[in-house]
Amino acid sequence: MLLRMSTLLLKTLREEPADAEVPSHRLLLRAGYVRRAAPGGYTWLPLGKLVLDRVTAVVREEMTAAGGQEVSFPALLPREPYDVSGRWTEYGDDIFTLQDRRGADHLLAPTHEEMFTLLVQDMTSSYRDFPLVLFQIQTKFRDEARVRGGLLRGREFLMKDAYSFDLTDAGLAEAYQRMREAYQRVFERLGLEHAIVSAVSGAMGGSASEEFLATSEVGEDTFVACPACSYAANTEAVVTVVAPVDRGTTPALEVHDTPDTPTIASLVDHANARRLGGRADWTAADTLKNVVVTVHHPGRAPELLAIGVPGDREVDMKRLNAALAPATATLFDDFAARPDLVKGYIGPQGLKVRYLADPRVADGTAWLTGANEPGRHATGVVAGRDFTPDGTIEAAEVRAGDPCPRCADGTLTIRRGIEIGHIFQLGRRYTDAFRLDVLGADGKPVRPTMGSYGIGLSRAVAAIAEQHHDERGLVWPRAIAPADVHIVAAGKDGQIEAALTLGATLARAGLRVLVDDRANISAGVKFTDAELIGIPQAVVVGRRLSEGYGELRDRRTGEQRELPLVDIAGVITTGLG
RNA sequence: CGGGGUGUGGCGCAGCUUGGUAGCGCACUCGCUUUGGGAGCGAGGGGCCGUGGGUUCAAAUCCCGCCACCCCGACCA
Repeated sequence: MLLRMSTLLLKTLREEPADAEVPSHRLLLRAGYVRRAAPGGYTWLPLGKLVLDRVTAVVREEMTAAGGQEVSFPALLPREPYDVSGRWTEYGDDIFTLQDRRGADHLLAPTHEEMFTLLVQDMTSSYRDFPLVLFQIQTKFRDEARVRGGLLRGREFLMKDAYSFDLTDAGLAEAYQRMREAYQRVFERLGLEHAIVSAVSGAMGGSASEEFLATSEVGEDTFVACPACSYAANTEAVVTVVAPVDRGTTPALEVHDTPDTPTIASLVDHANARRLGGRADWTAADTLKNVVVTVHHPGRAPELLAIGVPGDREVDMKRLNAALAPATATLFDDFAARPDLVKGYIGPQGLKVRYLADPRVADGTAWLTGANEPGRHATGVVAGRDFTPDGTIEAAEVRAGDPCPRCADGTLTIRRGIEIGHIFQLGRRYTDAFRLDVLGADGKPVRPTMGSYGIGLSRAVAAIAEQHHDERGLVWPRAIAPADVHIVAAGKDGQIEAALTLGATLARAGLRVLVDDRANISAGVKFTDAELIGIPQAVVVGRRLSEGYGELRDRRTGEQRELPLVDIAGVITTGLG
């Protein structure tokens, strides 16, 4: 492959695009890989398309190697299958829907579980047809509430989705594991540093669920990792480690006047100033904060719920919602309607609503908390003695420094990542919905169980750009760079011709070559463009051309050395740099 | 959906407060010079100032609605 910049549809931008905030978005625009074409939609320019195709090729290879067979479904689908699965209404505003000329409802598929299930139902009838892994690489559509970061979150994006069909749970576990390993190889080859975090499977059901997060400070997902062991998890999935309770000294419950202490901070100050309960070392962690939320159960009346967490922690709405799924919660604020709930002074003792407590509120622990009367709090409120929660809930925020749930001595760090892959064991949700049965070896029907495995390909390109750039521009890993080598003709007589000749030689040797053969462009411009575009290696054909020498530059290290042009093909193909 | 910000040639911006018929840098075209780190000089082309309405003799500028984009949050995954 030989690309000539003199004819390539490429325009690098000298200035930062004003609308682009995250590095990948800025650089992909500036270096001429993509252009914004629609809200949440991007055009892939020639260089960008090459990169996207490289990423796609890696994924396709690994999926095929893992036993997957590639198919391709329409993106424009009728409503019926999504009615059967219930997702037409479940997805709600997040899917693009439209009607054809007869008024029949259609959608632009946000993902294709239904169609894969129907295909398998259509084409299989015997246990002999299993196990089966199918995948496709296709544009998905989602009417995102908020697009973000260019390619990071769009309304139209390229995704690889794969589905495994097995007859047994053991088979599903095996398929899942094989796919997990394939994903690790994919992201390894793409040069993406990532964490595999356990996720909550949420309303979709299913047991195992893991997300592959490319570490990046612009990522939308927060996860925790333990430096001491391999533990990594979504904050939603973190299980609180509870210190053993010392049951020796249980204080008596005392009610105190605590005027004007509606917040934890004001309460702690007051408690220390008045030596409540005979101590002056109160901290926020000694208080029990009780937050009232309205829980919205699908198809049922809303329910009031109080959540108890240590006062030094906020309720994390994401963790709360994950714990309540499929129900969702919103903060309750209509205290006028419930005089029994005294805002700022709520305590779990004698509460009239369902009460779920943080695991730290274990039996035998004593708390400073509200007395359910305006301006009054109570000390020595002991769990299991003065109140008994209706259960525990993982809703308190997770903080850096919290103990690791897996290993004894680690403390958690909080990091951010871009979700580039998600694998989970779907189970029989869709095979049940479509009553997909095949004949088993014993002549009885068997219902297959499914796994679902996705990779955001366009998002992966952005993630790679996030992880591989410097202040001068992109620095692509060789495996997915748009070319192997960028030949820069510095500009003087004969240099362009020499650069093209060298390019032809390298292309014949199997290298993918980009030649900057633009005339009347100063060398400085070509050098900065080359650095912006970020091809791993550059060859400068310039002032030592008459001696037969060129200059080999490594984009990543900045290293450069002069060597005879005739040797360059050998040096590059042997993979230096 | 809530909060904040921004919409002026391809890109980055000024002009708006105090209404008077649109400007700068880059990019683009032509000519000459230049040619190893974003070249110089000269001559050009390109904009219903996001959009709809209103006020006014006159609107990029003032008023109202809408739309889009960016950031934060909610949502999604």
